[in-house]
Amino acid sequence: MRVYNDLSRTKEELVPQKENHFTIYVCGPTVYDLFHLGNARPFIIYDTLRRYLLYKNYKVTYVQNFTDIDDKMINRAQSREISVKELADEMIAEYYHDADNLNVMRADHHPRATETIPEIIEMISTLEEKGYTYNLNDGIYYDTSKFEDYGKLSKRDLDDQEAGASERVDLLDDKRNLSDFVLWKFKKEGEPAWNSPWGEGRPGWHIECSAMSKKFLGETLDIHAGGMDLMFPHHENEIAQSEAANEKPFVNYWMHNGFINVDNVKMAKSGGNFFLVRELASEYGYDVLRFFILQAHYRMPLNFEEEPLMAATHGWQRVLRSVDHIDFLLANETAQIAETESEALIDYVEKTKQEFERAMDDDLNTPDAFAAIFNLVRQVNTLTADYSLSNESLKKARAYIIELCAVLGLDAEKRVDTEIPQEILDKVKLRDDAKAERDFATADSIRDELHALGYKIEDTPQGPKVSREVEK
RNA sequence: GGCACCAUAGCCAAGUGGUAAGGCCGGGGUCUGCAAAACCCCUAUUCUCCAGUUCGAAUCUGGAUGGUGCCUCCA
Repeated sequence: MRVYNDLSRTKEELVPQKENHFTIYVCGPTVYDLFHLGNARPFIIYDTLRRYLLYKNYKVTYVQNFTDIDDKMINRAQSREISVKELADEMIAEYYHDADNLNVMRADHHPRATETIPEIIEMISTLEEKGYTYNLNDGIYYDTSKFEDYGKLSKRDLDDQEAGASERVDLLDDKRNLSDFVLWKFKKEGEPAWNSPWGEGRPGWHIECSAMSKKFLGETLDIHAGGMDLMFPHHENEIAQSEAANEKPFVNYWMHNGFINVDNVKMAKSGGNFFLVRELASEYGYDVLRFFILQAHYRMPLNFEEEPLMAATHGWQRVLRSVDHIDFLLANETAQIAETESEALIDYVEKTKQEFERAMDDDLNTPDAFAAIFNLVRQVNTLTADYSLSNESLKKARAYIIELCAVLGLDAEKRVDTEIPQEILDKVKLRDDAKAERDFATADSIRDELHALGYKIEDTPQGPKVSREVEK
């Protein structure tokens, strides 16, 4: 598998340090509010990467943190008149609600910043001993000029930045360099604080990821991922901290996903142009949101719009219907199996698998992976329209559609309701009898009646097929 | 000012040297008592524009135009 590594700005062969075992760290949410669709993109993308590596029989140790202490947390907690801890507990539960429904697997570890304070302090101490820090009135700072490779990820040159930003030198405050950042913030009145060698305070944003990733995954990670906006300064600073402290490469592969835009502008809480996953899910459903996100390549910008979401809704239904159709065929015996076509389908399944893997191997090309699945779906539909296929071939096609969708985190087996109530079946029978007597007026009125109850009847060569109307 | 990124049909979106995947919408048809679903056909001689390299470019090079992101919290 090849993956675009932002460190080299090229696609590279993805090779783990340990045989068959990947360590992945993904920057998680700051838990002060429900997350929006833009936040959801990395959760879904890297969950898909994880699922694909598992599919390829790798072991994966996956860590995604919760940032549960920062200015936004403190401000929100104060305005809601609850503690920061209470806010975090509540929002973490809400995170799981949405993430679980998006079928994002839980990480092996979901560390919280506030539960990693000793490790954070230890790392800052190490940096202090090695001379990378200095003190200001409000906290302990990292001196980025001491770290030779600073800017290697985001390809920024410190001097150019400062020269160009001359109009904004006020941002420098008392810092030695514009890019210096705080490791430990001294306590202000009314803020949560922890004891440390430098007095009461709380960790800066960047240090928590360095400490948490080291705690659970060691000093060198295989993959570290997050949104594009984290590349600078967040990830650059993590590199500076971790490599200065550990004297080892921090990350082998850096992956960053593009944004979800609204009217071509980045969706962001601060921009006010955001759509919460919770709200969108009630309209479109979680599966459709996941499908929508994976239908674009993860590094490309993805515009959030009504029409493409409807396209995603209908596209996903197409897959579900095909599986449903196979189930219907399997449940109804047919004579005269078409052997040639059955074998053709089995061959096509193999071909699909290869195309799917080729797409995924190429930097997680999920749009192409969907194309492979859709081609198989059409093949199933085409062949079954004209021929009776063997159960073996149908089962194989079914199994692969479901397996490949599952790699993408989509459950193609999900049914609103597989059990059709007897009273509904009775009405279907009545309609069928009416049809047999060519009493179409009665038949149609029963069909309307069932429709009103949320059931749909489709006449097929194998008899009437009843199902629940597809819901959102 | 610096550093990145993007530009493909009505919409969304793959494709990074060999003659434009896939999904949605729309039109026509097959099937059906009628539907529904499904299938078939049609829907970009062309990839923002202009030069160049090449037997050959959406794909490489140079330039232009338009748009975005990061440099401050940010997925």
